[in-house]
Amino acid sequence: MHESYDPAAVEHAAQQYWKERRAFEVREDPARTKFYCLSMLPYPSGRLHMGHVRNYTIGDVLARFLRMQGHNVLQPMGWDAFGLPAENAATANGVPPAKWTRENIAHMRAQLKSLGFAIDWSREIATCDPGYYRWNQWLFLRMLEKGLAYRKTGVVNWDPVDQTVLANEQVIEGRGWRTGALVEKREIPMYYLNITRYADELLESLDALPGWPERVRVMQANWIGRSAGCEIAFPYAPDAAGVAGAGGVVKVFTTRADTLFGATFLAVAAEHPLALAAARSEPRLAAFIEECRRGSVIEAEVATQVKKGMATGLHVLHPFTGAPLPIWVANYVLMAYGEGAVMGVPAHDERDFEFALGHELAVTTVVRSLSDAYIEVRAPWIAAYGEYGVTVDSGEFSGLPSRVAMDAIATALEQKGLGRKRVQYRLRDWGISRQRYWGCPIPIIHCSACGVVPVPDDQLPVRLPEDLVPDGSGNPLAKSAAFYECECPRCRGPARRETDTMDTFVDSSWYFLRYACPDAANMVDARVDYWLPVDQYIGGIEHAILHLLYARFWTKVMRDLGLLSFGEPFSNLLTQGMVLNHVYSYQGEGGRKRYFNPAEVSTRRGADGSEVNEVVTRELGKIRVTHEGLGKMSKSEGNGVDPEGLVERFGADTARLFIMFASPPEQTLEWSDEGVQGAWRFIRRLWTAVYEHLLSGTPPALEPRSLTPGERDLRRAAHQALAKATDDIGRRRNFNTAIAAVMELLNAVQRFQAMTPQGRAVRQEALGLAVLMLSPITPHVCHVLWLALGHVTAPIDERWPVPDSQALAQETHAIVVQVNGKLRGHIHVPVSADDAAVRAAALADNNVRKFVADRPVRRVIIVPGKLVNVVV
RNA sequence: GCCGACGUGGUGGAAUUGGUAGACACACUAGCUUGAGGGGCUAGCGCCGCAAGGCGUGUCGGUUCGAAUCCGACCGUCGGCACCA
Repeated sequence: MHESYDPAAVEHAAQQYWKERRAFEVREDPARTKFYCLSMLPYPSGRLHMGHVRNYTIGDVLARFLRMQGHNVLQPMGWDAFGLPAENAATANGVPPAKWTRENIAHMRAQLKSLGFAIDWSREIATCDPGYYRWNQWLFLRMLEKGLAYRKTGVVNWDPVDQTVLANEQVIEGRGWRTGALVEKREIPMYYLNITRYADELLESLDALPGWPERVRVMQANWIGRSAGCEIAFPYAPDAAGVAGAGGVVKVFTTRADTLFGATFLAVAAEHPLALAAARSEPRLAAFIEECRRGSVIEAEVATQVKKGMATGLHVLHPFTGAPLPIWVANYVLMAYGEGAVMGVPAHDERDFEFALGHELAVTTVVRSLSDAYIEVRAPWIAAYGEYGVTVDSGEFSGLPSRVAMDAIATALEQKGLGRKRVQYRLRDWGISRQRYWGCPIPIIHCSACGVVPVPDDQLPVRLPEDLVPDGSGNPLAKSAAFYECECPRCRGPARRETDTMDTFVDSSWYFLRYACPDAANMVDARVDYWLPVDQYIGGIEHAILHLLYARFWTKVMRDLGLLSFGEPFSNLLTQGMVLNHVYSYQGEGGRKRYFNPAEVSTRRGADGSEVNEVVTRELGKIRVTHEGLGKMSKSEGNGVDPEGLVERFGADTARLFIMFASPPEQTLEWSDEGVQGAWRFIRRLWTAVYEHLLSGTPPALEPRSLTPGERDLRRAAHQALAKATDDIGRRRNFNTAIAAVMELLNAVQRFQAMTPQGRAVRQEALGLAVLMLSPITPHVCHVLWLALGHVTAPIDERWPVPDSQALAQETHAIVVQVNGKLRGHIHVPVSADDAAVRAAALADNNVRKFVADRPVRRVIIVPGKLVNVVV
């Protein structure tokens, strides 16, 4: 063992050891309990970022810890290799996406290996490989057969200049990112997966996932958004019948049927058939609908825009009173939700209220609060009353509690044939068609004679050509005759292949199954039954809804097709927080804002004590930059930290230790160069401690019965640290406090001076435990140190130690004494002392007597082993 | 706008079941050691106060013997919102 710590040499030695033994390649072994430890697969963007390092370090610590606890641990890795960035890079550089993607994979794989993750690389998957995506196509065809996949029109962002569909990300403030043209909505035919058929099960089985964070389950439940309510049909008034045909109705969905008598208007979406019908004879309305058609489809923008509307001049009739209600077209009504129309009840709905105020529509109160502090909603109106109460001015339904009124009105509507109780979900079916090149082709053929024809199974996979280079306008597949020209499988006539590809969320909805059997002849095989479900899934909180919901849905579909025996893919979920860094910018006069990496910024205190941040630049010399606070590490804000440089300077162990120590995994992590230094310093301190310990030679065997009090104290500290680290990693997943416990132990070892044979034996044990406890976190240096301490088995093959209860035992312990809840002293009592003895000792304490003085003691509260509170 | 989370020293964070607020680090200060480049060691370090003591977990209020923790209102920051992954 060298005197000084050389991370490059240490990491090479450890990685070589694991590689030679293929230490992390695993097989199904029914005799051992399996543990499937899965981190979300990365998009191969080119280089690892710190978010990846954090994600995979968390997974690796758990994988190594559980392996040491005797589990058969699978930790695989793969690549979410289809997607938009590859096309953008291709357009910019003229390189085919396939080449760019595969080069990125090669580089990032090497980066992952340099970090020493215990991955079974023999199971690696890339979703852009035909051997993988053919099963996307295969399952899509099965879903088509079951009616779970279907074709209908959907709305997309359309760039009128490039004649291209834009992703939401490509819409910047309502304009196309490349052309700057105002984005329009456009309806095109697309394929949808019928996820709403599973809405109830997706919602209910959230309760069967106790290993998921509460917040994720709540977010998913709200996303699915089950609401029980009532569908109400408003018959056309003669004017509407004249335009749209006699006998028609406008259907709405509401969860507040009890407010039906407060409806003063009807609002329909701009795309609603009645709006379109009315617009045919009304140019101003047509212009308004055209205006609504501009703008993006992004819901956050729709929800925050000014509520605009225009009257159609047409009316519907109230189902009970027969009163005519005006029909408005409103931009806040979504065609995709419910019936694309809502009844406007300004007195009892916030959005309707706002709309009514802006357009001078009537407000009619029909619900009163049951409480005394009842305020009637009336002019000048302040706000809508959205709570439940009791109905008023509602004809035969007046005077009923809201819930009773809902039932009564729904029943009455049903008898009239103008409504029914119904459940509505916020969740919409999953549109998977993308008008893009770098994705999995949808296996469909369009034939002028036979119509839409699925590609037969024996023609799968429909291979994506890998040599095309997109130019930014439209989908190159649609311009490639070699791809789209084909023969109709039914009539053998000339036909056109579908050129849309699948949403990349399809790729990531089942990859975790394929890791179990990467070479299976079918989509999955029996090995899935051994490894799945995933025991621990780890990934960014930003995936809390979409990816996780789609993967759950896909799993249930496969189960119902008889391919799987379980319905939930991930038993335990850990959602890691993001990695943030400081953002510094400089804005010269009239110039563009320029960002500087925090590593370039030097900070000092100005004359007034405020923070002064400066950067030395080539062109401008020393300039003052603005600290904008913390932001996600990103290219655009120039605040990224490259893991590769970090590993070169400090080694993988320092990077891993800092990331795990800086904050608990679910919280955001703030980057700190000083923190990295601290991690580096700690590893060197550990190294030196082991080195100096070994200078005195091999200690004798430990004899626990013949230790001095000081030796017993160190031994207790070591086993307490072990107990804490075991619980923190194994149960709480709080790695930062586990590391703190080992740091405390090392501090105790360094304070411990005894060089007696038993003193050295205790130190040998304490250092050994520290090294084993850290070995999942900093595996390389611990591998070398453990062997240096004289052990023959590598840490990865050691069993995680169990705290010795003898070592933990104490004769006395300290108890806190409070007077009226304020800390006034400590007492030391035997562990065996009963409450009466503890009480007596507390009251006898000098400081306690001083604060009690001559006041009578009203109560004494004793928390065994912890605290005494004297109430006077 | 809607849904979810978070807010504790100069900084990252700890306090696991309502029971000692600030573990462990970073930064800083002083001293020692000099191998003066991101070296090592020791001590101090929430705020006010000479002290006794008082105050203190975003703000205001509540429950409790006892609240960072539970409840209500408010303020601020962050994540998601269906075609970024």
